[in-house]
Amino acid sequence: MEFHKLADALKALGDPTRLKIIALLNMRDCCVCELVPIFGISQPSISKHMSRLKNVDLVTETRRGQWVFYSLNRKQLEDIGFSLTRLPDFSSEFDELERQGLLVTCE
Amino acid sequence: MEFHKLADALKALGDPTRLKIIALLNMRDCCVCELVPIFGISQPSISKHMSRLKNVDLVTETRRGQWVFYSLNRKQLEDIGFSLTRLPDFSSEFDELERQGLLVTCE
DNA sequence: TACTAATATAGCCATATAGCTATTTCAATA
DNA sequence: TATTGAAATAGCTATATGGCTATATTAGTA
Repeated sequence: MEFHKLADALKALGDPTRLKIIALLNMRDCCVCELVPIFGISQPSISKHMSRLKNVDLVTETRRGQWVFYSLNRKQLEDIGFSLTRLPDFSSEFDELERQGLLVTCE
Repeated sequence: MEFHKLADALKALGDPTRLKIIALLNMRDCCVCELVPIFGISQPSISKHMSRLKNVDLVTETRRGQWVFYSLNRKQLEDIGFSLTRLPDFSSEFDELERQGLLVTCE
């Protein structure tokens, strides 16, 4: 996954409410009106959280009748975990440091 | 990993500067004064980022002479990735919803 | 068509955060 | 001991964020 996408996705996951939403969606699709009583926060707050999760492709939405059901995008969650085990190669940064004589070498 | 620890760790990773620091430490231990020219931000800013990473056990520090070298805690990074594949079971929340007659069931 | 219910959007407020400069702490050394 | 250099801490500012209420939008139904 592209570096900045990964950072954005991790930031989206790094909020207790959103992380718990992800854990709940891992068990069962949910609509906003179910999440409201679970978290005890307002409906617009839940909507905003869903919007952030949607923006980083962690959830998808499907309208069913008057409800919008959100589903976990397991592929994306896996990709995030995988990306953490395959971090980008920034060795050029150290080459640059060396060229500038800024590499610190102890003894 | 405990749920709130996981959220805190993800939040720490969800910043482009800190995520890149983690990627750099994955290649080689670094001291603060090496990171300063790489990012082009002030020394105290780098120190603060290291402090946040230390607080969630993603890095450890070792003083070598006048420098403090930071190392990636690979175990913790792996634990985070693994935790994303083993999210906590919140089924009791759905049981509670059902008791309150708030579960939404479409057809 | 009018009404109801679910969700999204707009906009406000308090807090958190990521940057900065100035200063302090701490280890190495002249 | 005095000095130097690396890193940490304190405190400031601007921006982002997570909550809220009010309102708009959209789908289903009387």
